[in-house]
Amino acid sequence: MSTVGKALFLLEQFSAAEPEHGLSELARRASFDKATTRRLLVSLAEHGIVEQDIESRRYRLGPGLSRLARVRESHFPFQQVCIPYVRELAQETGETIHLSEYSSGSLMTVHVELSTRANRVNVDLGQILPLHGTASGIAFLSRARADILKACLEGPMEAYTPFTVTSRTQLEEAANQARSRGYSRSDQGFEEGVSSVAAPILNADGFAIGTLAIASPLSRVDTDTCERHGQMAMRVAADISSRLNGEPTALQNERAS
Amino acid sequence: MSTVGKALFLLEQFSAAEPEHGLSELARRASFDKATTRRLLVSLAEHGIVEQDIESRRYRLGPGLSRLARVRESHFPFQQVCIPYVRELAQETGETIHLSEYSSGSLMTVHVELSTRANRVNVDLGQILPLHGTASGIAFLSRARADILKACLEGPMEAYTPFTVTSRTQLEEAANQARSRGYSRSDQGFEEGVSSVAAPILNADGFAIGTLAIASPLSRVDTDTCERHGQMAMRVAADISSRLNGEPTALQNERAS
DNA sequence: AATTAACGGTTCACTATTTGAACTTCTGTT
DNA sequence: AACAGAAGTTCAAATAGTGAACCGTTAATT
Repeated sequence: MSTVGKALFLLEQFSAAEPEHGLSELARRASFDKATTRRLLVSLAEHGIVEQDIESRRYRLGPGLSRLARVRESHFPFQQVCIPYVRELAQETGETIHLSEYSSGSLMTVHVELSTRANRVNVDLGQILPLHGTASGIAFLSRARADILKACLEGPMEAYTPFTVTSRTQLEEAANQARSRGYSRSDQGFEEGVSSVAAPILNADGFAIGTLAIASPLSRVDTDTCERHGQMAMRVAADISSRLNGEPTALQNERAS
Repeated sequence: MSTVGKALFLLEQFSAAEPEHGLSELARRASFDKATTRRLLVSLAEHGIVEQDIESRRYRLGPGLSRLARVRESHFPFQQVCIPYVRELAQETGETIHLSEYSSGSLMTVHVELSTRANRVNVDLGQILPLHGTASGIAFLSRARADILKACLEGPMEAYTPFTVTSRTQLEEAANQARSRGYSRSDQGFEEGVSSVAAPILNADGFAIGTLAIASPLSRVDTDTCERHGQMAMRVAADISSRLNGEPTALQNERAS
């Protein structure tokens, strides 16, 4: 692993659930030497990527990240555009909604609106979703660039549950189905007891760049709900795509692959 | 410079004005070898910190940053809390407002609301503000931890304009004045023709963690406007501090140093 | 009050990663 | 078709990274 990779791996140890870590703890988690860990943290801190609490001496993510994220958003306002739609969909459905963005081989959850119901699906912000094992992944593949699709179909497919799609033909089939009806569905492919539908968010060229997913406890869904949620996800994802690509308004703007 | 430092230096080449760069261009800008630059970019891309446009092959900041920034904000909602107040202040004053957060020795601009007037001050998102040379810096120092203040007073003070405060006594004096009246003022200390007032945003322990500043063209300010703006910045910064520190509502919650 | 354990942080000989000149495509321009 | 500049690759040389052992503090435990 490169030194930079190690530094970034350290960053990934911070999550909404565990936003602060001590030096030794972090070193243990990452299996790096304490001296190494510290040197990396110091470098990161010099650029505001992490910061150290002056009194507890624990480390946390720094303001430089907010700054960089804003630079990105000002150029490519993915979240800015998506979040209001995500909220609206959360309201309408009462279910957990999550928004993902494609990044180096998988989908990264960049926003979550949790259902307010007691029995709900929890999705972690920052969760990495495999392309083959989630409704989001399949929705993405249904409109992915040929090279990404190929790489995924030819790559290994880990089984997260007994229900995970792990064969190339099954996955192709699922992606084709999602492409023709406009949304994907996956029951318990990644987590048992969870049923999800998802629709792809498209770039101006018609390829997927992210997904919008509705995740419900399996106990709450039937064929009807599922179809209804699928339609809703599709409609909202299409609205988002339009907004992102210069408002040619409403419906999917291209049928081109 | 450490390898990690180099990678992060590359990230800093991206700005709202220049959000994408080609490999050679980036290597030239940073004065790194092309091979080095590429290896660093590949490492960054593996973690979604940058991404490469598939067709133009240019690099830009990646979704991993949005994710990490959100993790930070979910733990420490600095921007989330501040931005509405910043907007409101921008409306009320009609001037450019900027929000900064302290990070490793200086202030980092994390949000900007530009004045809508034709003659306005432009502040770049991500701009690094020196503690000794800006209204924000002085406001920060007025409530800074003793060690930070000491380091600043004893460190070198670059003169950005003929008006920059560069002596220890002048700076101490400016910080004391800001402390007693609640806001700082600096005319042309960083950029000629710009007059700013700023107030510190405090942590629960009463120390500054950031600042809120109003920047106006010198031609538009007089003693009255300045005092009025100063009071406004102070009031809003105090409101923000209260919100951040668990709503003991209104006014500065501590007089303790 | 003394003892222990765990923490953050530092050092320096050893070693593995990083570096960069030179190379090969590839792409768009004259 | 020749050229210019871009992206990306290679490998010997050199630099930057590593980690065991260290110190000083703090916070439990006896």
